[in-house]
Amino acid sequence: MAGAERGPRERMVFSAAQLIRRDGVAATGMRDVAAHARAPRGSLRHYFPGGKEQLVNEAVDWAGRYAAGRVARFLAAMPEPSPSRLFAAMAAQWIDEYGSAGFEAGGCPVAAATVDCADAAESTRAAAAAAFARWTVPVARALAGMGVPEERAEPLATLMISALEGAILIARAERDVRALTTVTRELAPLLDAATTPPRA
Amino acid sequence: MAGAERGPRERMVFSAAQLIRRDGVAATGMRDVAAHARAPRGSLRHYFPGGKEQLVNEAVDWAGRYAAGRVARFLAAMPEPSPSRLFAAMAAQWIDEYGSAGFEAGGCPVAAATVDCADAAESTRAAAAAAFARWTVPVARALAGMGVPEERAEPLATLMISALEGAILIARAERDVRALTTVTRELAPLLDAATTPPRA
DNA sequence: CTCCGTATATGACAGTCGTCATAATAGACC
DNA sequence: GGTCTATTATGACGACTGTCATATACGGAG
Repeated sequence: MAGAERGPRERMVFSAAQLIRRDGVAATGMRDVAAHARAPRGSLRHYFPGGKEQLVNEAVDWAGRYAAGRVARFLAAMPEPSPSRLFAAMAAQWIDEYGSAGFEAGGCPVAAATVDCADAAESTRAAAAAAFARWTVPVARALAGMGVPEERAEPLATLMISALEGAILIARAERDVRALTTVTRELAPLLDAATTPPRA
Repeated sequence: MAGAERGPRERMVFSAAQLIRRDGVAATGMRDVAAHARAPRGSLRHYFPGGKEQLVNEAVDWAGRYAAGRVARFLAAMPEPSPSRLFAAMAAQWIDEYGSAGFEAGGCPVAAATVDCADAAESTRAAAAAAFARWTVPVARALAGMGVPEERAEPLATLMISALEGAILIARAERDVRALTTVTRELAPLLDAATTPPRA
């Protein structure tokens, strides 16, 4: 999650995502977001007239697009693509970050928004659902491109993202990447076995 | 999650877990907990001198014990146990609740506590890790009892819980149990295939 | 220079939070 | 009855929060 040096508006959305994934939505104040983004506090109302809800939704949106973009980059960088290798790349992003920078940066912003506002702010819930969808589609498409039958591509993508999100959660709680490495290893045979259709 | 009619103290812990899993830790006020538990507000300080942190930790603890107890009950009620059937029972608990009572009750309290305080309150993070551990152990033991090799039992249990937690997250965001049913179906062959040791 | 829309600054507002101090009540035991 | 402890009641405190109203600076167009 490199910080692009764009305008103050984009910086605030980016900072919001970072703070949300670390502290949760409720614990992230708008003043904190402005400070973290080195943006003037007076601009908050100007760029986000919808208030905190709009800011959070845009942060979730950003996270979903970011995740989708990562999938595309993983694919492009993979000489011999396979489902298990794609999942390993997705998990490695978290394993590497936790290993090098520690666990302080937190987990997934979409997960945090879901936990914090799924039953409070309907628009944020919808944003989270959209983010998951935007993340699932490219994964499913990638699987299909690797020889996974069309009707199994999306279910398997959902399984991958579920397992990844859950493992991130456990890893954060344990302050240990064990869950992430375990899930990567245990899921691999199932994922690769799907590339050969049963009818073959 | 039936509400046992015990003393006010237990009721408050139980209510805290319920409110936390719905609104998150930060959005759950102590006044709300007392009101939800029909307990006097003045008792909060008396039973939980450690303040909100202690109350949250006990709620997380309760949730971990509850999850472990459910696993035992699932096993006892299963005529022909198998790993996939155990996972299906665990997922069905959520599918049934979402299907009958809707999504308003929220998700997993342990997940909520992890997302909300993993980087803020060290003791709560430890409580969440302990809860996950207390949940993983009986699952792993159950798998071993079904013929899963000892060294694969715990990794598979971690995979199961990861996939379940992630699917709960996605289901809440989408307000659709699709992720839960999908994960149950897709994970089944992998789980059952583990019951026969490769060396056979 | 004037004008004007974008952008920023600043402070106040009402509300809620966790915490605490204080005091009243209830019930058991001597 | 008196006494002690466990429990409950109540109100206040300071520190936040998101929101908003208002005022200032910038920077091109006329």
